Amino acid sequence: MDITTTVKSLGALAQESRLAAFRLLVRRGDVGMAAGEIARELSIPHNTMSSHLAILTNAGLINSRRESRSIIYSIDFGGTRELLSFLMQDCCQGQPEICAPVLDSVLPGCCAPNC
Amino acid sequence: MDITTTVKSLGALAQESRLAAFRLLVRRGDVGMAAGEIARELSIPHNTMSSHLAILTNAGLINSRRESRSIIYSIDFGGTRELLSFLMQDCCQGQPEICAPVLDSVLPGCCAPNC
DNA sequence: TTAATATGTCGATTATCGTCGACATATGGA
DNA sequence: TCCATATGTCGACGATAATCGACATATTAA
Repeated sequence: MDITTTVKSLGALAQESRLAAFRLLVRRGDVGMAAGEIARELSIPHNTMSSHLAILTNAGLINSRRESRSIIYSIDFGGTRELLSFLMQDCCQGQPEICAPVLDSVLPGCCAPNC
Repeated sequence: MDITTTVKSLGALAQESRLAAFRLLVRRGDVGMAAGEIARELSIPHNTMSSHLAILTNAGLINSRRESRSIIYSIDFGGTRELLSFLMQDCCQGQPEICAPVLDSVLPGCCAPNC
């Protein structure tokens, strides 16, 4: 993952409505959620939400598929993983002092294979 | 860490010059780097860099201290850790499928105490 | 085919951001 | 004190972003 992509992804998440939508989708996993449902849940006009979803998609953080009349958005595991890996590796290789505590706080609730 | 703070931190990193400065500082750790040195290294006018550093500071990602004529900026371990923890925990609790591979890619090069 | 539902696109407005010249402040040395 | 160095602040400009009404497209059912 290069700098330009990272900046784009961070920018996509650096907005309240988009961060909220992203977090909603993380919890839904592959099941996803229809565009209108997301808009209603977050109390945002459907067209505003539409442009936010486009930005998240363009940043590689979410995907979409059509299902009958609805378009279902779901998290893009690959893109999300890449962003987190980039940030974590950047910090870990520079200063383990940052990363170690993060790992500590995450590992207990996570199914990391080698722990 | 609440949503507003997270959005602010992500926004601070969602800009090429600021992300570059942040990465530079991560690698310097507590030693840090003078404002002018950062500006020179990244070929950015000192006043432009100054405002970028102010934004990163305001987001809690870096700190500063005066040393004679220079002002030395260094990474804020606490704030940086909080942001990464928030993002990782959000994803891990929602979908371990995202987090586990990230941990895998980070653990080998990192001194996580419990691994 | 007509209507209802679901979503996306366009265009205009307002707000915020990035940049940089000019000036202000702080520090240390001659 | 006077000057050079280091950094920050202010103000203005152009660029980009967020929002939302109005319209366009796609899908399904009657």
